[in-house]
Amino acid sequence: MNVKQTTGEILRESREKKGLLLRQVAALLDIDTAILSKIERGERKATKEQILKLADILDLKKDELLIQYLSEKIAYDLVNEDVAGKTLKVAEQKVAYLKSKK
Amino acid sequence: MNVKQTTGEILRESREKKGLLLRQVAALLDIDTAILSKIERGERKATKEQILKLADILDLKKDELLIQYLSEKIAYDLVNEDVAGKTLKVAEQKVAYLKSKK
DNA sequence: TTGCACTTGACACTATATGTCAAATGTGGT
DNA sequence: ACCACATTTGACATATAGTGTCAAGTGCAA
Repeated sequence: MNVKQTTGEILRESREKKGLLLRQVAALLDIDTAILSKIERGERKATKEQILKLADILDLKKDELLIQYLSEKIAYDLVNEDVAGKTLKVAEQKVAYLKSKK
Repeated sequence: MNVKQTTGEILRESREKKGLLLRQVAALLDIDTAILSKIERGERKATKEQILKLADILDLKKDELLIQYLSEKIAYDLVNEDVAGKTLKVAEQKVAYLKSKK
């Protein structure tokens, strides 16, 4: 899994590889070109729905792109906490516990 | 670290153990009693600042309470994703990478 | 039945997220 | 240099989520 690349970078690379324009992809997402530009450069966050649509449009694996997107948000929120590492360990345990309860 | 207890439960237990009233603790936090009641029952989220003040007031270790609080938010957001486990693994790597860049 | 702690729900205010639009900037071709 | 078109930028609008107050309601113990 890609750790050193941002979600925006992945999206831009994939779009250019397919020869698509911002305008074209933005139209499929039903948003203004400006937003997609900002998403690719990391100035704005995409929504989860946009990420899933983008995986379709750009022929990326939905799960992998989603993991990139979700983990980036989490990492960004935690990077300035010095308890970040332990927090993620505990979060794993809590997720496992909550899933088992469902 | 405590995985099966919510932050709210920890806060309520600790407050009651010290014999403090909602009213008293809420006053120290400078919020209405209603909010603290909701925080303890999990109906609302505390802010990070409130968590740190509460650790002081209730003689809890700041780091541990913060980890509880942060991991609970993350776990709650991810529990309905079936990529939750992998997401947290990648998030750990991303945090490590981002911290090394800083 | 009164008093006190706590809970509940309606509401208000603020901050953040998400979007549009138009003008500015960059880029490749002629 | 100029043009056409892709992208970027910033001002602004709207929607949603977060944080709070207040007052009335609930429960319990003296």
